[in-house]
Amino acid sequence: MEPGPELEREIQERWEEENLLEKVREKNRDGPVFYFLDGPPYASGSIHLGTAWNKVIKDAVNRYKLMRGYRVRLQPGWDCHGLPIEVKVEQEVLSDEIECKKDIEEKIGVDRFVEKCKEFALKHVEIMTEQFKRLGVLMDWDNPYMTLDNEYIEGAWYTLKRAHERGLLTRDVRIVNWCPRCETALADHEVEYKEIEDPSIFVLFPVEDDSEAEADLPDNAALLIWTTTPWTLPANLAVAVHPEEEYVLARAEVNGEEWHLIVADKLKVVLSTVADSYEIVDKFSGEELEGVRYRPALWDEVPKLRELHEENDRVHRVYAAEWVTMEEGTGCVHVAPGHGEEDFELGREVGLPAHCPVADDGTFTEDGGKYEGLYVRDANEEIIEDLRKKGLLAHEDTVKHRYGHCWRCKTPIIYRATEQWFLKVTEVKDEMLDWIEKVEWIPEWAGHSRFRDWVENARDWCISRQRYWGIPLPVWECEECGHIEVVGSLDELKEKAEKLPEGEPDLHRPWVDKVILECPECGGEMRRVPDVLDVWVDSGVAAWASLGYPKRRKEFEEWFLKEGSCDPDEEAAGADFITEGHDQTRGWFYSQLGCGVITFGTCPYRTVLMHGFTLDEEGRKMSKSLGNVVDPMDIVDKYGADTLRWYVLRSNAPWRDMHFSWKDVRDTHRALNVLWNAYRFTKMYSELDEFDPEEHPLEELEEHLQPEDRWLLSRINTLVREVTDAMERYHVHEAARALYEFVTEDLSRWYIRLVRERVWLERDDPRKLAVYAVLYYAFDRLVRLLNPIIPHVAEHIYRDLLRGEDDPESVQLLDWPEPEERWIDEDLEEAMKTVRDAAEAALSLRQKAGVKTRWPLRRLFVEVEEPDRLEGLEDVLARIVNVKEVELGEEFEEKVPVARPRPDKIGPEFRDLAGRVIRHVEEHGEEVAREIRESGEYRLEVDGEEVVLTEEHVEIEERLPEGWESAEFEGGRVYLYTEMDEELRREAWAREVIRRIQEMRKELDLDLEERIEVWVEGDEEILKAVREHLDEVAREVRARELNLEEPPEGCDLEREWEVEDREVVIGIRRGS
RNA sequence: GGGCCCGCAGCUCAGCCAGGUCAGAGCGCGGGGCUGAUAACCCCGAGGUCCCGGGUUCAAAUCCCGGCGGGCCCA
Repeated sequence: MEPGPELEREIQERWEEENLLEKVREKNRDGPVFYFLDGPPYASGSIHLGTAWNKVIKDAVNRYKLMRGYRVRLQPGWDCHGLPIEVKVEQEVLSDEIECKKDIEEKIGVDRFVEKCKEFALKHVEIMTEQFKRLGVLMDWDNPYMTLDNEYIEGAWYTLKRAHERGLLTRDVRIVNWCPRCETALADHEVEYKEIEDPSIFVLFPVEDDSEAEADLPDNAALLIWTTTPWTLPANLAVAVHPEEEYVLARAEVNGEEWHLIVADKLKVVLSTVADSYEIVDKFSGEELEGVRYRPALWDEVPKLRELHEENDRVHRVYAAEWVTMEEGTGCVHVAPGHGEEDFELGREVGLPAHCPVADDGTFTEDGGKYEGLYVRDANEEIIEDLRKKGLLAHEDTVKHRYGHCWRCKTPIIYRATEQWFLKVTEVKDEMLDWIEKVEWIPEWAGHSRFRDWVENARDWCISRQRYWGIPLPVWECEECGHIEVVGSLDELKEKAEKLPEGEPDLHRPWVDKVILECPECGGEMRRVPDVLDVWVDSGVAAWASLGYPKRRKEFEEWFLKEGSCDPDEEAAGADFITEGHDQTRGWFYSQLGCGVITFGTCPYRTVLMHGFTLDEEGRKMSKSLGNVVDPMDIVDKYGADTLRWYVLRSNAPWRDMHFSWKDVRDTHRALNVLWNAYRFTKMYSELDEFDPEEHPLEELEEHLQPEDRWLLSRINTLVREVTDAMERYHVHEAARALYEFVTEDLSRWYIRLVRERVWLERDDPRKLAVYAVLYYAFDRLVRLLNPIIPHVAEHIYRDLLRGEDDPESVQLLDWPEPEERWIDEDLEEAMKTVRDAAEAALSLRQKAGVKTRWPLRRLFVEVEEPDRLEGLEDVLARIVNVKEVELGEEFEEKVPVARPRPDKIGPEFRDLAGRVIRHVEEHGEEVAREIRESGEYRLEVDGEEVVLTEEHVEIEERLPEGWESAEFEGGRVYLYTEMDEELRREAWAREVIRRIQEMRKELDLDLEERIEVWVEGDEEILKAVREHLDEVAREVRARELNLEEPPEGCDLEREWEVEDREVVIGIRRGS
């Protein structure tokens, strides 16, 4: 067994069988509430890497809170309604039968269509549930909240009713984003901007009459306008100019005709685009142009324009508007009140109709004249051609710009005046902004910068959709008097209904459409407004609808209002914790806040962790077209869910976009194996020795604890502190990283490396028992800390190694550990850090000197500032570096001072003798230095003359004595004596022989404790060494007999070895 | 045009908020070693104008200003 899919499946089956969820609930039944609210994934596909990351973060937090004793709400959620599913059903399920929206009502029937949508959603809930379970996510999968449940729908209805009561629900004609394929309005947050190419044309509107304007214009004057949507020209009703800007009148030849063009002074460069040459003949302010009447360019093609022109004197005039920009275009802006927000507002001010000759499906109506029946974007070409023929097309080009598209079907949207229902977000905006400050955002800028910016710019929220699969708008309207009733629940509906349709109530269409109410005002029949709600209302009400509110009051009190412990006027109520990707800034974070403020006057969440996107290694979006999509299930199948979990949690801070890397996944899996090996090491030896942690508690063995034992005890407790702190701040990545470091660096690469020799001691040696006790203690803490991150492996280790008879079945049922302060020894941790650095430096010296680690060396000196700090750790160094003796000190005193001549001083002073003096000093450097140090001078005789050298003639360096090497490390310097004497060499030979016998044992796959007989024959030196260390060799290789002679016939394995150019033959026979 | 995030080794990132140890880790690459928990591990080496330019300061990857580049969101 090893960490991976197989192990995980087995563990997951146990969780199911033993009903872990129920036990977890039972344990925390009386704990404080922690209302985790699952942002409902959309039930239309399978999970992708981002969804997996999202759920893993949630699961880590929940598992942590559970271990801390909280009563965590573990309800998963599913977003089941809306256009995305309708589109999928249209395109995948019923593609043969549906070509356009009309077919749904006329050919399929709304009931069947809705049924298919429901089936589709439920099927995907099932698929995705299995995938989440496979990730080890601990949630109440059998009792999710689904936006399609009646009770849930009632939650949304309740909100609409509250909005109505507060005057925040309104019906209005406005310009909305309209998807001509889905034939419905879209909210701003359902519009995606993508770059596309569109025509860019300059068009002449000939001036007809200037009598109402101050400006005096010649007969052939024309307004020059610019547009990228030629299809809106059949709806042109006005031209806007900026009142304070200056406009010029330019005589120019366009298409071979002379015109006097009107454009803004700042934008007159366009004249050189539309005309070969021009001459400015007059100037006006925008204000002076106001009132000019013109003929729209499509005068002949669109009779409706002529009709409007004649019956309404306000139509086709120039108006002043502050929003006219001098950034692009001509400064004369084509205004179509039926197709643009600003156009619409201007039209409303000056009395123009919101004329819109475009039908729901994006084709021109009868009012579109010769373009009737053409799809708007297809009409562009024909319109341009018509303009060209008439000589009114001044210039034609194309432009690349960002344009809105339907978030689901990717069709370019159009702006269109329609009657829709709105939530008046603008009226509660200030309240929403206040709440942003009271919520805890992780990272901070997620709320206070990014989200604030979005809310500040929010417009009223268009919530009506002209579709089928969604929460029906709970608005009934009297056919007689127009009275409006908003229904807040099924009970209220039953109460008010004249007659309910047959069958079990299903609040979806078409059942609900058949409910007719009696008008309380006039007694007339009231029918439901046929729209459904924007799906973002669905998820926006999750914090109470998922609790069954308003139907079920108790849950609401308990979770949402915290049984009175939360003052919803002062602090946010509702969910204690939510976490979603940054795309939800304008999505769920927003819709929840809006709905919460409208319904309860509170923000329905308290802490938000905003996470990033999963991108590929190059930082590009994962997309099918790029072929760089990574399926989380592939990772799970290959390396297991724990690998995926640990990887996503440690790879980067959650709020940053993740650049996915298979390499790092493999790396994480390796770390998991290291953990596994550490556990197996512990298990293997402690079981071999029948160690029972209950029999040998740490306390009893305290006096036998070695420095490394105390160090690990300190480290594990420090780790508890660090991980707890990180989890409390929801910085899950810090926890995951700290654990990773501990497992690989501290536990495996240092502690176990150090205690390996000790586990070969005699069975009852307390120093050995101490190792086991420490490892059990550490694992006991470690598995709890690991449980939120890698629950499967943590569980396995717990059950297999740690769990006693009376202990709970699962690590999830244990309490989160508290740091045991008495074990924490920061000085020791610091000291060990220095020791590790020193060891590293010493090992590197060995390598430079070409002395294998296996060969023992005599002495190591560690020079550090406060050697006392390291007292007691000499032995650790001795074992790791393999030296007989370790000394600590502030200074290595065996350094030898060596004098080196300074020719610049000696030369001038001793002249002819200088050469010989210098040579003498070079040759007798040590002696010279010693004398100068001791007596201040050094005397020598050259050519019979006495020469006196003092400090100034030489430079004194410290040189290492023969055989010593040194290296610096962080915090000090190590000195290693690298010469081997005969005794050491014989020991080294013995080690070499041991090592080879061990390799042969391994090859024979012998049992750890199995005894053998050994024969060694060959090089004299080696045999001598073995003879000298006979007992040790025999013990280490578990030899009953060790014979220094030719291996006899019938050995199980015989091999000739070459050890540093010396030959040796080794034979092994298994003992019985 | 506005808001936010990011920009450090071939790759993925840490350090930046609370300036001051040589600018760090892992992976990858080249070389060497260790090994009865090891499909592990250890050591060494190569590899960086910390995006650019100003400023503040005794001292800037870190703080401030201005650019450039990438991403997300909005207009």
